[in-house]
Amino acid sequence: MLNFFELKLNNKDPVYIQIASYVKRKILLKEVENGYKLPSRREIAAQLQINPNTVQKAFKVMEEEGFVHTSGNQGSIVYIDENIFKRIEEELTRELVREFIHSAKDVNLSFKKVVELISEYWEEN
Amino acid sequence: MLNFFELKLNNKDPVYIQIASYVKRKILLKEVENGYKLPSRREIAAQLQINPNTVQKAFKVMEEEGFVHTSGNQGSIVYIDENIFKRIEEELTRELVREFIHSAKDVNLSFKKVVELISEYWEEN
DNA sequence: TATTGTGTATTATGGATATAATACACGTGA
DNA sequence: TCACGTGTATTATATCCATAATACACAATA
Repeated sequence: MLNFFELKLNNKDPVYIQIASYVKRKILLKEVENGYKLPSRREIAAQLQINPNTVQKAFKVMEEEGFVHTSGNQGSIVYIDENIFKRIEEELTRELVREFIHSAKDVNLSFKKVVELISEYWEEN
Repeated sequence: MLNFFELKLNNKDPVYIQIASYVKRKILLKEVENGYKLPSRREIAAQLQINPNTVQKAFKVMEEEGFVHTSGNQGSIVYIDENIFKRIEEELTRELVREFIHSAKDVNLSFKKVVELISEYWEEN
């Protein structure tokens, strides 16, 4: 299930990117499956209290990335096959970890120190 | 020592932020210490092949964050005291780890899985 | 049939970022 | 002295992001 009320927007990344990422997370968590019918652009905009044009931009990138299909004015449908799922998984887990490792090494954190820090902060919030 | 040639700019974050972050990393690594004289705005701009105005913007935030002091046209000096060092350390390590944990939890990664992934990718590059 | 909601498109405005081209006052050094 | 590099400031342009206000064709539905 998608519930855009639970999506807390940050002021760092473009909003349309955050929307696409949210849907990807839900796909990875299998809370959204193949054939899922997405709310309309205007509905999502109302829930997030943003402009419909921004939502439309999110749909544009999701269509370009292949996991959302739209035809006519019949709304948009989530499409997932094995390749797309793996690509999303790659982006949301392996890529995330790799970028973190890169940043950690930038400030000379050792593997040991990193695991210590993660252990220390994992439970808080 | 600062060597802006080694700073590879990404196209995600604002350039002036990346410059300030680079100097902070060098401070944290103790490669730059209190009293270090920074290259001129124009010199850094030439090395990074960017506009001097962008470098000036980086100096503005570094001065506002308190670890760079400038007087007249005598160039800029790095200033570090205990508080500033701790603030930089907080930002570049703890904050980094906390944000990573937040993202990992967003996609339901367990502590165990995270440590596994980091172990798997730590050595590569 | 007529209204409503849909996806889509266009135009305009504003802020943030980055570049470009200057300009000016000030110290230093040849 | 005087040219040079310095920090600083200003104006203009361009792109990206987000908003605002419309407009239009189409499908479903009351």
